[in-house]
Amino acid sequence: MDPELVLRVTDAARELGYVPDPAARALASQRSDHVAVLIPKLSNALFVDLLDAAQQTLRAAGYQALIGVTHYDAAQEELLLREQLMHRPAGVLLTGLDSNPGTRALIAQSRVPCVHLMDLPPDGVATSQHCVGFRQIDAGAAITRHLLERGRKRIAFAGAQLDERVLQRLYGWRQALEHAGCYDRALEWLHPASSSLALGGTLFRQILAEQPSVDAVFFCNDDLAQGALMAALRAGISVPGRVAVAGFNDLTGSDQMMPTLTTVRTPRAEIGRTAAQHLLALMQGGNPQPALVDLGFELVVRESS
Amino acid sequence: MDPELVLRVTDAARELGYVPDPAARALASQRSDHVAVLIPKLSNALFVDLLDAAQQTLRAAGYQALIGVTHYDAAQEELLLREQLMHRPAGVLLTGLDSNPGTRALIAQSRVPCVHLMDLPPDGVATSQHCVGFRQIDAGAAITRHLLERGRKRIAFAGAQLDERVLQRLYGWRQALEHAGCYDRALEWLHPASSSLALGGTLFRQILAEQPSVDAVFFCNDDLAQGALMAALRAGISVPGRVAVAGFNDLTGSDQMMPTLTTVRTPRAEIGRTAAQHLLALMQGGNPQPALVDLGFELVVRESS
DNA sequence: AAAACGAAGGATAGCGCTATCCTAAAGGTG
DNA sequence: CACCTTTAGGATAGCGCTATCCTTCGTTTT
Repeated sequence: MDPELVLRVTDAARELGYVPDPAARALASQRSDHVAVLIPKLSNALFVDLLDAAQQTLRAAGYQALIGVTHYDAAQEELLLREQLMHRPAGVLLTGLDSNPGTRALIAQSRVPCVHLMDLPPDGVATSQHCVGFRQIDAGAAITRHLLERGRKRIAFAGAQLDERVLQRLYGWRQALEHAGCYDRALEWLHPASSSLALGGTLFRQILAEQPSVDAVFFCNDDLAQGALMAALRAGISVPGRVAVAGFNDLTGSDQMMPTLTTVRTPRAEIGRTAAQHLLALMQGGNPQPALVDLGFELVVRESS
Repeated sequence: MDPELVLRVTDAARELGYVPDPAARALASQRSDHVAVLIPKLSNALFVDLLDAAQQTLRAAGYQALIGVTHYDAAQEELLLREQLMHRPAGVLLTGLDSNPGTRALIAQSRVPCVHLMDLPPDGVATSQHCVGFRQIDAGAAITRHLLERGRKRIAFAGAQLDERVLQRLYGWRQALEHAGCYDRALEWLHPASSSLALGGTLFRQILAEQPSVDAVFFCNDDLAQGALMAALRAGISVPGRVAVAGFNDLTGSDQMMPTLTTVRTPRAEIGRTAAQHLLALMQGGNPQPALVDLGFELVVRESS
């Protein structure tokens, strides 16, 4: 192309105030500048951080994020994806990789590039999926080992929501306890409701009441753990004197609690950003390697353990 | 139209798996099923609740929300709006009504229906804008009066971010204090940084150190107030004994604090939903009245005052 | 020097709808 | 009963791009 000609056209375009019409472009080229981003909940800061980072990265590259909220419902996820695919998005960002067969089929049929967020498939499982996240099971095991190293023997696991990621953390906890010979089924406290500070407090009181031997509780996320710390304060239960408390995600406020909360810092903003970059590469026809990006996690030891 | 013919066509469409192409529709009709939703931050639960409710309502009506994050920056807001208008959205949802002239001009020129969220223009100011929210100034005054009624005389105002809504709350506080003859410039603590628990703690310590006569602090939002409560616990300052604390918004966790936090519950989900419904009516060519919808607020008195 | 090749730029046929125009039939009126 | 009015349904011209094809011209090869 003649660079001088290019310049003349560009100038004329600016002068006339020309802006390309995305609709016409989408119609003619059969693809749009939209990227579907499906997350389970908007009420969980974790996913909002993911969305925020992804959205920002995509926008910088000229793409528009279309949010879809699945409410942890596979059927809803499939329906949302179907609706979004109608818009012929250039790519899809999907939270988790436990999608049901319908969702998987939709993505395969549509041939739209897709990157999964947060989770990685178990070691040794071959997959062609692109994933950016970390090993929830390892993180669960790591924080449990930390509690064991602090001399705790009766470490309870308190989980809510029970999505695949929470279960992976549960398996990590179980694995670490079994390895130390401390596993006891009675230490598992699972609740199907959504996480909240209030539920954390309730679970905490319940665990200590029914299993007085418990000397540590690993909550599957910081919301629950923060609620437990507040409940402990209110009930005059010493943390970590009487019982240690650990959370997960290192959400806002966990470093402000009394005592400050031991937790696992998860690189969610980085996951959102990296996944978006990965998707951008895929959308440009590349095949970024590795397909599985492990961004790891960081144990944050504070006063509560 | 012949209802039997309609049925035959509908059936055939389903059988063939026909789905209309939004891009073609947008190209031909010069309008899309997109709605631009501009909010200042995704890291503030307030705006996420707004977005969540609006998004859900719009989706139910067949519209897709396009998020834009302005980061409290008027220039960024204008740029985002310009980009979004390129997509010929069917409507726009805008947080606040303090838009700069450029933004206002863009909306006027594009003739796209727009509803403003959260704020209402001051009483007596004529406007053709559609707004769904409540009077921040009244809410600020209401909680200040509550503290006065509790016998507090030296009530400080601690604000961060300092966007228009925070300033309105400040004016409300000022108004109530002046009316009671308790206003003192030294009670105003404004900080331009974003709100966070940590900043709340810092401001709290600073206020008590520099103005020991202060017997109550009204924080411009619950993030700051929660941080203050944690700082008080840590420093062994009795709340409300030594000093009362009040927040704003009634965010998650405020009812779990120690002591529980007195605050103002703002109907943000309802605002998001109502504004979306209002916009839907506008997009269908209607002119819903009243143009200004005041959804009010609720004083939530808890232990901290 | 002729043939073969490659690149650059111009012309144009859709992409899948909506809006509009037109015809034909139905309904109402003096 | 002929007239005008109303309405339903069919035909078609774009909407503003992209992709493709085709021409033309410059470059390399035999």
